[in-house]
Amino acid sequence: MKKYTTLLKNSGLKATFQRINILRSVDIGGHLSIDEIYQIILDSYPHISLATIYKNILLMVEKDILIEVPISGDKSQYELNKEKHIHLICTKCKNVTDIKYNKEYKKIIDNISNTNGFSIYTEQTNFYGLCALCKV
Amino acid sequence: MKKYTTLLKNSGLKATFQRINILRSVDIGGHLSIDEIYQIILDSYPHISLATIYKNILLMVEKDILIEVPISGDKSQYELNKEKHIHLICTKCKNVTDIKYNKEYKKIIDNISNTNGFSIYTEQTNFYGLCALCKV
DNA sequence: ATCCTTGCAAATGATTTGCAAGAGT
DNA sequence: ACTCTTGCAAATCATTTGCAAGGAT
Repeated sequence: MKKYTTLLKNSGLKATFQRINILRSVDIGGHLSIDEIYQIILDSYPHISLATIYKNILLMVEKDILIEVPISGDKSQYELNKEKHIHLICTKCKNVTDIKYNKEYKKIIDNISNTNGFSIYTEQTNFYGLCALCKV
Repeated sequence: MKKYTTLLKNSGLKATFQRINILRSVDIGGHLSIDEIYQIILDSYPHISLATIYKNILLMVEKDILIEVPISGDKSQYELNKEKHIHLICTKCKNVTDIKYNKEYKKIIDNISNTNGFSIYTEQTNFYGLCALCKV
């Protein structure tokens, strides 16, 4: 997939099979833990090492290609750094859904930034609860 | 301190010296990691075991006495379950500041809950950036 | 050809567990 | 007295590291 290659090269990273596959998994999965990424890549490439996944995820988070989403009571998940959104995390089925920001939300962020002398670099909003399916 | 004792007893937990000290440390410190709590209690009670801290924090999170605040790229911190707030996390000095919710923010939460069939149990909003002191 | 990246295995670090002794009610 | 909790040490699990071989540009 050309787009992952470009993404990597733009950050000065070589486009290896392993890295492209990490990005593809995360892109398709939406939000995945390190172990989930490892299991997915194992299917198509049984030779991959877990250490390689760790090294690359750390590297790509550093390069702002990936975002770490730490989750209360669970392992961190990783997602592509696309447009900002709110996470709805179902505490029962563990599924994570994205909700796009609306204008009011953006306004609140700006507001906090201005009134506290705090320069916001990024933000993460996570709502924990039960999704529509698990509620029944 | 009587208030920690009551808090524990109300959740069916015995008010041990260790638990009361965990609560007191977190109350004073605001947001602390497991290791920070351990170090603080060691001062007044050099006999305490790290395993005891782990067991009790897990237990108190389960009982909703404490809240786990997972932090991107760092260890989780723990805080007392008081009123909800937004965290401003300085990525340089690692300091965490609380901001009280305003009405607009509450409205947004309700709104999302209603429009997505998602029952929000709790939410965590973390803004990462540079605090006023580190900005200079 | 060069430098970066991988895979392995070992090292480290964090968290959990089992159990006998001790503390809270 | 009874039961829950603690502290220790060992076990487990997660993450990182060093290094020789292989891959990307």
